[in-house]
Amino acid sequence: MSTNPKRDAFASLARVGTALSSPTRIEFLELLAQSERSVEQLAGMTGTTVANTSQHLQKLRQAGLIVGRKEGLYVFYRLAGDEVVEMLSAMSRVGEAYVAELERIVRLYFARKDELEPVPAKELLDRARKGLVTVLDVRPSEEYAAGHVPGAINIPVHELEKRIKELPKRREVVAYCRGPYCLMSFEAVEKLRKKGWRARRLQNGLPEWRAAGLPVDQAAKA
Amino acid sequence: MSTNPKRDAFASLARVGTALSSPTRIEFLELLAQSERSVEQLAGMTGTTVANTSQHLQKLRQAGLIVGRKEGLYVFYRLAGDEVVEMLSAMSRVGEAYVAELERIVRLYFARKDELEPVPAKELLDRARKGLVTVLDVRPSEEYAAGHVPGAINIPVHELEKRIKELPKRREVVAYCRGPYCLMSFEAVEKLRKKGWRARRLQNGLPEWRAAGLPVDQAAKA
DNA sequence: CTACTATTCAATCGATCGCTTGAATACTAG
DNA sequence: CTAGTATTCAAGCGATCGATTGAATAGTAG
Repeated sequence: MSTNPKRDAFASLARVGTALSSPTRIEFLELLAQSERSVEQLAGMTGTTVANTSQHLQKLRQAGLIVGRKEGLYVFYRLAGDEVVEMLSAMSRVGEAYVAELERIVRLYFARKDELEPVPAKELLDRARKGLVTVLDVRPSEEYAAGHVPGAINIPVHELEKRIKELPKRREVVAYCRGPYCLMSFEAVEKLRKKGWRARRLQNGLPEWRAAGLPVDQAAKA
Repeated sequence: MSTNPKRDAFASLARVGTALSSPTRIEFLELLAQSERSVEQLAGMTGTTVANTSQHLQKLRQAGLIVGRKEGLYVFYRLAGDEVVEMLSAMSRVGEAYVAELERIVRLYFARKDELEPVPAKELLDRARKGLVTVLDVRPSEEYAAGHVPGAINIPVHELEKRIKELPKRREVVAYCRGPYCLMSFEAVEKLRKKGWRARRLQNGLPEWRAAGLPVDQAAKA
């Protein structure tokens, strides 16, 4: 702690920046934005070793971005709050606007963002309330259980083909998943359209929806 | 470039995070959010060597956060866009909410934030338009010249004592400076109150004002 | 208690970071 | 052209980072 409060404040902010300086940690944050997870689960989902995962999680915790909760043998981590999602969104906006490489990746793989006519969150909320669309959550069921758009149906993307009949064909389907860099809803919309459904994507995923203050439903606890 | 677009996107975002992982670079960003500056100016203002400053600026440029413009011998850097200011604000919100140390610093040095009854930007705009307040910009004059709240008077904080007479005493004064971690407007409000003025602070500084889309005036170019 | 499991700790290694130093580059002034 | 200035480049240093490995620390189940 120096005698210069501005410097001290910037040093603290830089610690937050350091936490965001690793792709692996950003991936953990994206996952934790969906639902809380144990160290082992995160390790399995990202293909990193458990010890390494634990170290990353501790960096995130020290930076204040996540908090842990111990339950029996397991430690479940979750995001410290919605501000973290907003910060990641702000980073994405900067990146997509000014980082040539990211802009290229988005254009190549996520260009369909525009092509698939993404639905803004507020618009989806209105249309869903009026019963004009079927909202489809294509994330794994634990993530759906931890929070989803009210009235959304959960069909994980890999089960979509065999369960596609559960979706009424006359209404338009709006699919969503984890966020702007998650491909699951792109896949889902493609499959649906190929089978003759009218389908679009929600722009962004559930974490951004929640951070925007829109309503979220949760499965009752067991 | 891997075969996994999500990983690639996160790698790009991590580069942005890396750029934000140094207190010195954050300080440069705060300065560049006020007005464009040459390498030498930035070095002088922060007390770092020129070569070191140049290196930091190049990291920021590679991360897409700033852009340079060469004019004669000088290279003037500026922020790439307002999204960068929004990202820093988002980081600050996270830090102040969840980083104990930052929260402590803010409480210690900036606690007067609340005590000095900060004025929200929209409210200031309304009241200024109605002629109810005098808006005071206490930043250096180059920064004022590069952009300021319409109608604001510029008295750099170190000149305030001798020029305080320029401010009408019957109207309330609202002072602002560089941003949430800049102490100049705190100092100004204290001095004004001590001399009998009614004075408050604008919450945040000019960069945040501009990023919020509020009107900004500029001095005519020479 | 023992056996087992999830997580963390500790030591290590190569890579990168922040900074310094000194030289190279680019541009202006004369 | 030469002299001078702003900026960048390049090499070197200690410190930190990301990852691996293996052991230590909880906590559960029997």
